[in-house]
Amino acid sequence: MTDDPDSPAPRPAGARRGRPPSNALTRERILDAALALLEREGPEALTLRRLGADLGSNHTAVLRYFAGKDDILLGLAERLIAEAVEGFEPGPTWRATLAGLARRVRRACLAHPALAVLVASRVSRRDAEFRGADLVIGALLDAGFAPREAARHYRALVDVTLAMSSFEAASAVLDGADREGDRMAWRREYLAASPRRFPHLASVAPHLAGADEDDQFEFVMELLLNAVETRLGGGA
Amino acid sequence: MTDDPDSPAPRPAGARRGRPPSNALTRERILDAALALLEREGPEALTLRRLGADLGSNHTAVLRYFAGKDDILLGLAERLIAEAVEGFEPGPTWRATLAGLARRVRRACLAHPALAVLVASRVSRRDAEFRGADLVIGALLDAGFAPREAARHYRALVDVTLAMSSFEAASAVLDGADREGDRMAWRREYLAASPRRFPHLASVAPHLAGADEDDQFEFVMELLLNAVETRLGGGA
DNA sequence: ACCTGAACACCGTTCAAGT
DNA sequence: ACCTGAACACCGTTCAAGT
Repeated sequence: MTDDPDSPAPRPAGARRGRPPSNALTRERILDAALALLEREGPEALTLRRLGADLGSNHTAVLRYFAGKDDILLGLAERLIAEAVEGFEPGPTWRATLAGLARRVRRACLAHPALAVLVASRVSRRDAEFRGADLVIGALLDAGFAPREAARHYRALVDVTLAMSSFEAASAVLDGADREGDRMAWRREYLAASPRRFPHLASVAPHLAGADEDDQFEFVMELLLNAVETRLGGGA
Repeated sequence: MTDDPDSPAPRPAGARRGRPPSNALTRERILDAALALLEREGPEALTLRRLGADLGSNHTAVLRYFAGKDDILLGLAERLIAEAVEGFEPGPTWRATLAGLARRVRRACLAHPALAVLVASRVSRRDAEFRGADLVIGALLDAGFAPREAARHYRALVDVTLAMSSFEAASAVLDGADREGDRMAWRREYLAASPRRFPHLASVAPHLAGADEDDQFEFVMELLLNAVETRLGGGA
């Protein structure tokens, strides 16, 4: 991809042979460095100054390629959704397609939690997102929904998937950085909640610690897709 | 509540009559000011310096009452969940209870989007949260679920409700501040997506702009609670 | 054409000093 | 006991100046 023959990238005049000057900035190189920085040190490490240092440039140089820090974030958002969608093929049933895509979105968010937490609510409205939308809506139309119902279900599924994935990413980032064992603290304190004041809570507390995040996500998707299937049969 | 007779709040010695020195800092007064600041100017306006100015104090004075900015956020998080839960009474059916509480959580988040966006993933693990958990779990046990299933369903409902509410809050904040008409831009660009490349998307695009956020939330909750009800009947 | 360096107007947190 | 003020180590963005 980078050596696409009709790539418009201007080849610096000084690079006659040997490796090109490694400090040549491009949008792609800047996004690579930003992603690496996020991965290494978490969401608040992404600053223009740190980024400039990693790139071997002045911290203001990247502003020639992006309108500002926010613009970098938008570029990263498109990468995240692209990672979730690219290469995905519809499954044998509409249900497999929907569940599969939801899992891919979640996996991409958990693979880059520091990124997901920064950009999950920033829809990119670009290519990768449209491809994902087209896949989901195609599966719903395939299942038999009329356009209006397909649109409603699409938004329900996408909202729940994205919201839950970014929510999980947020606590993954917290666990890693600020909070010591947030997840464990959560379990401990729920177990310690006063049984007199919160009797229902106390009676199921041991089970709250049980299921892990993967199971919970699968469970929510199962509930949702069951409901969708029921609506399909019941003359929705 | 504030004039609880056995309140441990130290009454400043100098306050003999007339109004007490209005600059006396307390945790409550600091949280009030922080909330007002968030409401007025959005999430990034909450800085210790701005807060100090609003309180008529040096910006470092609040650090005598909170361990740091993060500690203030945690205090605000507890207020948010308290607002959602306080005064809530279980409905006539378990389903009404669950839907009602979900709506209250969402409404609190949308009433304070700048706050919700900062703290939604920071569970407070304190009183108000336990009360909410107890209500939801109580409704599920009431419905007939065994403890283990009640715990699974509780987490599914709470995760979806919180995640969607904070997700919506995030875009409400964006709409208000950074992005011009983000919601409208979304509709416009989805309508403009290439029908050749994204045929399914194009065929339902007019309907995507239709349903508003309130309807979508109700729809998701309906799907979820339908699925829960089905599990109950089907020998889950 | 591309990058640098200084400057500007901000941050959160620490800590010695005031009253 | 409570607060201030200066200092420290950071931010993002602008803009004139260099090469």
